[in-house]
Amino acid sequence: RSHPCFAFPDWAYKPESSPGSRQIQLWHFILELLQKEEYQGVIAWQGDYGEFVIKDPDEVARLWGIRKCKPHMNYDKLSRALRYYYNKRILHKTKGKRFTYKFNFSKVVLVNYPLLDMREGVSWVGICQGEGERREKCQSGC
DNA sequence: CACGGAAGAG
DNA sequence: CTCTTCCGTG
Repeated sequence: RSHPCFAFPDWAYKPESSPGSRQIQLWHFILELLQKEEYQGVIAWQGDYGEFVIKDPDEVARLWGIRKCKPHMNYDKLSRALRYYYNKRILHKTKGKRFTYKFNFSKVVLVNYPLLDMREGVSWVGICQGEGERREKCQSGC
Protein backbone atom coordinates (compact mmCIF):
# COMPACT_ATOMS: atom_id res chain seq x y z
CA ARG A 1 0.00 0.00 0.00
CA SER A 2 1.17 3.48 -0.75
CA HIS A 3 0.18 4.85 2.61
CA PRO A 4 1.90 3.70 5.78
CA CYS A 5 -0.05 2.07 8.55
CA PHE A 6 -2.57 4.27 10.20
CA ALA A 7 -3.75 4.06 13.71
CA PHE A 8 -7.03 5.22 15.12
CA PRO A 9 -9.32 3.98 17.86
CA ASP A 10 -11.33 0.93 16.97
CA TRP A 11 -14.63 2.58 17.84
CA ALA A 12 -14.03 5.12 15.13
CA TYR A 13 -14.51 2.74 12.26
CA LYS A 14 -16.69 0.06 13.75
CA PRO A 15 -19.71 -0.29 11.51
CA GLU A 16 -23.08 0.25 13.17
CA SER A 17 -21.52 0.36 16.61
CA SER A 18 -23.48 -2.00 18.81
CA PRO A 19 -27.09 -3.05 19.20
CA GLY A 20 -27.95 0.08 21.08
CA SER A 21 -26.66 1.93 18.07
CA ARG A 22 -27.46 5.42 17.12
CA GLN A 23 -27.50 6.44 13.48
CA ILE A 24 -24.34 5.95 11.48
CA GLN A 25 -22.30 9.10 11.32
CA LEU A 26 -20.86 10.38 8.09
CA TRP A 27 -17.27 10.42 9.23
CA HIS A 28 -17.64 6.86 10.51
CA PHE A 29 -18.90 5.91 7.11
CA ILE A 30 -16.02 7.67 5.37
CA LEU A 31 -13.57 5.85 7.61
CA GLU A 32 -15.34 2.62 6.81
CA LEU A 33 -14.97 3.08 3.06
CA LEU A 34 -11.38 4.16 3.49
CA GLN A 35 -10.66 0.97 5.32
CA LYS A 36 -11.89 -1.28 2.54
CA GLU A 37 -9.61 -1.92 -0.38
CA GLU A 38 -12.47 -2.46 -2.75
CA TYR A 39 -13.36 1.21 -2.55
CA GLN A 40 -9.95 2.56 -3.39
CA GLY A 41 -11.16 3.59 -6.79
CA VAL A 42 -13.88 5.63 -5.12
CA ILE A 43 -12.20 7.10 -2.06
CA ALA A 44 -8.67 6.59 -0.76
CA TRP A 45 -5.95 7.90 1.51
CA GLN A 46 -3.67 10.17 -0.40
CA GLY A 47 -1.04 12.71 0.51
CA ASP A 48 -0.47 13.70 4.12
CA TYR A 49 -1.34 11.75 7.21
CA GLY A 50 -5.10 11.74 7.53
CA GLU A 51 -5.65 13.15 4.08
CA PHE A 52 -8.01 11.46 1.68
CA VAL A 53 -9.38 12.08 -1.79
CA ILE A 54 -12.85 11.39 -3.00
CA LYS A 55 -12.09 10.06 -6.43
CA ASP A 56 -15.69 9.45 -7.37
CA PRO A 57 -17.94 11.95 -5.57
CA ASP A 58 -21.13 10.70 -7.18
CA GLU A 59 -20.45 7.16 -6.08
CA VAL A 60 -19.59 8.10 -2.52
CA ALA A 61 -22.78 10.12 -2.36
CA ARG A 62 -24.75 7.22 -3.78
CA LEU A 63 -23.30 4.82 -1.22
CA TRP A 64 -23.99 7.27 1.60
CA GLY A 65 -27.51 7.71 0.31
CA ILE A 66 -28.08 3.98 0.39
CA ARG A 67 -26.80 3.72 3.93
CA LYS A 68 -28.98 6.55 5.17
CA CYS A 69 -31.95 5.72 2.98
CA LYS A 70 -31.67 9.05 1.23
CA PRO A 71 -32.05 8.21 -2.44
CA HIS A 72 -31.59 11.83 -3.49
CA MET A 73 -28.24 12.28 -1.80
CA ASN A 74 -25.56 13.89 -3.94
CA TYR A 75 -22.08 15.33 -3.50
CA ASP A 76 -23.41 18.84 -3.02
CA LYS A 77 -25.36 17.76 0.03
CA LEU A 78 -22.77 15.32 1.30
CA SER A 79 -20.09 17.98 1.09
CA ARG A 80 -22.27 20.37 3.10
CA ALA A 81 -22.32 17.77 5.85
CA LEU A 82 -18.54 17.49 5.61
CA ARG A 83 -18.27 21.27 5.92
CA TYR A 84 -20.13 21.14 9.22
CA TYR A 85 -17.20 19.06 10.47
CA TYR A 86 -14.83 21.98 10.06
CA ASN A 87 -16.06 23.74 13.19
CA LYS A 88 -16.28 20.47 15.04
CA ARG A 89 -12.64 19.94 14.23
CA ILE A 90 -13.21 16.47 12.88
CA LEU A 91 -12.19 17.39 9.35
CA HIS A 92 -10.76 20.24 7.41
CA LYS A 93 -10.34 20.98 3.75
CA THR A 94 -7.06 20.60 1.95
CA LYS A 95 -7.22 23.82 0.05
CA GLY A 96 -6.39 23.76 -3.60
CA LYS A 97 -6.83 20.03 -3.87
CA ARG A 98 -10.09 19.02 -5.42
CA PHE A 99 -12.28 16.63 -3.38
CA THR A 100 -9.55 16.39 -0.78
CA TYR A 101 -10.16 16.55 2.96
CA LYS A 102 -8.13 15.71 6.01
CA PHE A 103 -9.04 14.11 9.31
CA ASN A 104 -8.00 15.78 12.53
CA PHE A 105 -7.32 12.49 14.23
CA SER A 106 -5.99 14.16 17.34
CA LYS A 107 -9.34 15.84 17.92
CA VAL A 108 -11.63 13.01 16.94
CA VAL A 109 -11.37 11.34 20.31
CA LEU A 110 -12.12 14.52 22.19
CA VAL A 111 -15.23 15.26 20.21
CA ASN A 112 -17.23 12.19 21.09
CA TYR A 113 -15.39 10.98 24.12
CA PRO A 114 -14.56 14.06 26.17
CA LEU A 115 -13.70 12.06 29.23
CA LEU A 116 -11.58 9.51 27.48
CA ASP A 117 -7.90 9.53 28.21
CA MET A 118 -6.04 8.93 24.98
CA ARG A 119 -3.08 7.42 26.73
CA GLU A 120 -4.89 4.34 27.81
CA GLY A 121 -8.09 2.36 27.62
CA VAL A 122 -8.41 2.58 23.86
CA SER A 123 -7.41 -0.14 21.52
CA TRP A 124 -5.78 1.33 18.48
CA VAL A 125 -6.31 -0.34 15.18
CA GLY A 126 -4.03 -0.23 12.23
CA ILE A 127 -5.77 0.63 9.02
CA CYS A 128 -3.71 -1.76 6.95
CA GLN A 129 -4.55 -4.75 9.05
CA GLY A 130 -7.79 -6.34 10.09
CA GLU A 131 -10.52 -7.03 7.62
CA GLY A 132 -13.86 -6.64 9.29
CA GLU A 133 -16.73 -8.13 7.43
CA ARG A 134 -19.49 -5.93 6.32
CA ARG A 135 -22.80 -6.45 4.65
CA GLU A 136 -24.86 -4.19 2.51
CA LYS A 137 -27.70 -2.89 4.56
CA CYS A 138 -30.68 -0.91 3.60
CA GLN A 139 -30.40 -2.25 0.08
CA SER A 140 -34.07 -2.97 0.18
CA GLY A 141 -36.76 -1.68 2.39
CA CYS A 142 -36.14 2.01 2.10
C1' DC B 1 -16.00 23.52 -6.90
C1' DA B 2 -16.19 25.22 -2.27
C1' DC B 3 -18.37 27.88 1.33
C1' DG B 4 -21.71 28.79 4.93
C1' DG B 5 -26.56 30.77 6.16
C1' DA B 6 -31.26 29.26 6.88
C1' DA B 7 -34.87 26.14 7.69
C1' DG B 8 -36.37 21.71 8.90
C1' DA B 9 -36.42 16.54 9.84
C1' DG B 10 -35.91 12.93 13.28
C1' DC C 1 -27.54 17.27 17.86
C1' DT C 2 -26.35 15.48 13.02
C1' DC C 3 -27.31 15.90 9.17
C1' DT C 4 -30.61 16.97 4.67
C1' DT C 5 -32.23 20.23 1.53
C1' DC C 6 -31.87 24.52 -0.88
C1' DC C 7 -29.44 28.28 -2.31
C1' DG C 8 -26.75 32.83 -2.96
C1' DT C 9 -21.87 34.10 -3.34
C1' DG C 10 -17.10 33.95 -4.94
